[in-house]
Amino acid sequence: MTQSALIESKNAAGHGPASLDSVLGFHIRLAHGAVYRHFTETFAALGLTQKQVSTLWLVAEMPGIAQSELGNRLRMDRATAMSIVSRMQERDFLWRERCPSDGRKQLLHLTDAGKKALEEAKACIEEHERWLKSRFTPDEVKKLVEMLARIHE
Amino acid sequence: MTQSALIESKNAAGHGPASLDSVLGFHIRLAHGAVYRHFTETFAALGLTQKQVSTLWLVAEMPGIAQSELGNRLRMDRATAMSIVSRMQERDFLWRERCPSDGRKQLLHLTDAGKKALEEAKACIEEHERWLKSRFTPDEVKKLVEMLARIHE
DNA sequence: TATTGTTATACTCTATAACTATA
DNA sequence: TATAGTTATAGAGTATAACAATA
Repeated sequence: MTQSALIESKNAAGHGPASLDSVLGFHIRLAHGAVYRHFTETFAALGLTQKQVSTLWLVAEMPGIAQSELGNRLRMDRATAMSIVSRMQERDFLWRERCPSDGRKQLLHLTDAGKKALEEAKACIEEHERWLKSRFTPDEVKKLVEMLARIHE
Repeated sequence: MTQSALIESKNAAGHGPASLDSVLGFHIRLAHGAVYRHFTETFAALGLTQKQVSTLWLVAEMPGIAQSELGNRLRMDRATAMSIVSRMQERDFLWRERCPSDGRKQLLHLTDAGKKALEEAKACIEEHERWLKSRFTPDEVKKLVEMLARIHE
């Protein structure tokens, strides 16, 4: 794709993006796809997905987090969070504890196997992040993270 | 020393990602999810997905593009491109032309209905892009697009 | 009534594999 | 052999709806 195609311009009708290449959402989708594919390759041996690693990581950072709160923080609805937590439970990576003070909630904890899997995953994440960040300066990484956070927060 | 012990010491020394929040790939995934959800809401009435709109748009920009080239440009493998093109053909938004000079290729063209659907979609894209870009200055948008392109190109 | 978890269901995207036709 | 398309299949993520238990 040429640089000139990236220049903001208007279409024949005088409004709207002239070219697909000027659509910000288009680039976010393509960048996500590239990251997703590299992640999948890096994690093929471990058999974990992005969402699953994020889930293990967040539960490790916040032991006893409720399933609903996990969903909120990872931007998943209840059904999606349920699906992922159940799969991690099936593999004995985490367990659910009935909340004593609020019977509706399920508090999540990593098992020893889950902690071990997460440590292995973090090593893969490091490699994956090196690949991803290699094209940016440290300042650019900081700026990029800050701008992406403005989108999802 | 075990593998996980090595990782723990690296993290303690500050080399690995300390928290999920510092992982660039994590923010790309969340930002993509937020954009995806807003896109889906905006396009609920039209019944078109991101990939489908991208497909119609690219075929409009490059009439007679081969299905394989479409897949390359939108970062889809052959099977995925096939699936999306077939659905757009079912809805009479585009048609396939057997390439006269290379019998293996299928050249893609929009129908009148496809052109009409794309024009409606572009109006929705405009609204969607306004929502997305509203949190950035024009310079930031330019920088963000340029950085995202470095990831997917 | 509102929240949380659960189950069932459906659709899209993505990928792999195997097959056919053409170059 | 290599490329392009096709078909079948499978898994992951996303979402909605309906239901039960609890607050």
